[in-house]
Amino acid sequence: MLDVGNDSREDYLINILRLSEDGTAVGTSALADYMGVSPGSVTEMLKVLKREGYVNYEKYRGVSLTESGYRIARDLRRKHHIMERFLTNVLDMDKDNAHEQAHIMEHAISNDAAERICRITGTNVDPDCATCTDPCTDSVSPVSISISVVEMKVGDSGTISYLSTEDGSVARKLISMGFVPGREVELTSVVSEKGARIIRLGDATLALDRNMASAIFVDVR
Amino acid sequence: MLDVGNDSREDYLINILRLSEDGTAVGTSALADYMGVSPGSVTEMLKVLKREGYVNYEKYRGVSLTESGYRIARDLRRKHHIMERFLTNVLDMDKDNAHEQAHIMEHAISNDAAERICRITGTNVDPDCATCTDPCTDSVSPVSISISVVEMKVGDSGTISYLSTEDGSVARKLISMGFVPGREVELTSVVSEKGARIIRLGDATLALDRNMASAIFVDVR
DNA sequence: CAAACATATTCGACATACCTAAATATTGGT
DNA sequence: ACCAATATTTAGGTATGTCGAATATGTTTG
Repeated sequence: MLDVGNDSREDYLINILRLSEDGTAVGTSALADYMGVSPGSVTEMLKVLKREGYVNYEKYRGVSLTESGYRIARDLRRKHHIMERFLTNVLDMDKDNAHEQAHIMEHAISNDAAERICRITGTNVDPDCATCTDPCTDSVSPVSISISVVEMKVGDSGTISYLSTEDGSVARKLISMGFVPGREVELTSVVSEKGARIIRLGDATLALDRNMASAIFVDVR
Repeated sequence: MLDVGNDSREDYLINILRLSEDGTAVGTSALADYMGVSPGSVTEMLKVLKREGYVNYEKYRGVSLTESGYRIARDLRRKHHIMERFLTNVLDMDKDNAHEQAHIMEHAISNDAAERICRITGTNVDPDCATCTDPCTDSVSPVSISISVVEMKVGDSGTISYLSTEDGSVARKLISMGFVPGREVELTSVVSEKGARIIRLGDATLALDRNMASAIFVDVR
């Protein structure tokens, strides 16, 4: 990570990411326009960023992020989303304030702290934020009144709102079985408190062990 | 408030506050030592801070905070405490990381956002700021008429004003279930005095054991 | 009261991180 | 092979914050 106090460098990286979402190299003027600075400033900064290994840059050839630059930009974008989500959903700030705050805080908060916040706001299973574009709405599941399947009572039904687990393989397995946000589920029976949950998913009925079941969060009706 | 990017100025103010807790003016060298900079740098900065109205400063006579400087320093200190508490109690970070993060974030977060975080961290978790590196007397939230869910009568409803618990995991669980300040709750029934509370949270109805329920404070209508 | 000592200030210089505007260079298309 | 678009270089500016050394002031004490 860049040191504190390098907000401007970080802004360059995140904006290069935004403009190169389609994989093409970004032109100096496009970036200058986008950021509201002169092309000369951009060239200067690109030389610095190249020297520090964050971008691939050949003069007159445009710029793209290196692996390490991409990592930083992606983390920033993700932190922005997480903070925005947290500020609006948990702290109940209005959208404009939240966006502004998130923009400042994305540069200040550590990845670790952001991930912890993400976890308490209700995470999804998209660590790379691959689906995110800029309207900042899609990296984190909304905090809602979701409860885990293990907290549901027999007979309860609702809509899956997100999957939350430390273990990616659990999430993948669940997804492959059809447990994805938006699907209807009903808890039809519980073998025992520590045992399996019998769950109706659409037309199918499936048994999940407690661990798997605990990763599914549902908006109960 | 100072603009973003004035971390150093803000650090001066907070350190002047620390060194003048007893009301006496602070000497240039003392401040320089404390901050690890040269006396010359301090003098320079004091002139700036004076020009901007944040300190009373007469050359060779030491420095003290003006009303507006005090306000900023006090807010920063409070934000530091709130963040530190939030990072350790709610996010479960270790003390050292939390302190470091808090130091960075105190400059980035708005007063408003900090107050909102304070509300979800709880007011009486740590009244004398045991986790804080410097003592503070003003870190406790304003008193409100909030009562704990266990003190509510069946049928009462209101708005969650804050969560208060010694146990960070309880707060985390509550937050992830959607119990965050601002949400509407209604106590629909009580299993027994020592037993669970059945609570309506928005559209959902959830059972919480007495311990969890006792951590939720509500402004009852 | 006047040295001597502690403390504080000024000064010149430097580093970094930005930025601009205008002169110059390169590229790629027709 | 030229031209227009695009990019780079150059020269310079502002702001923040730092240091070290020379200088000035305040304070103590003989």
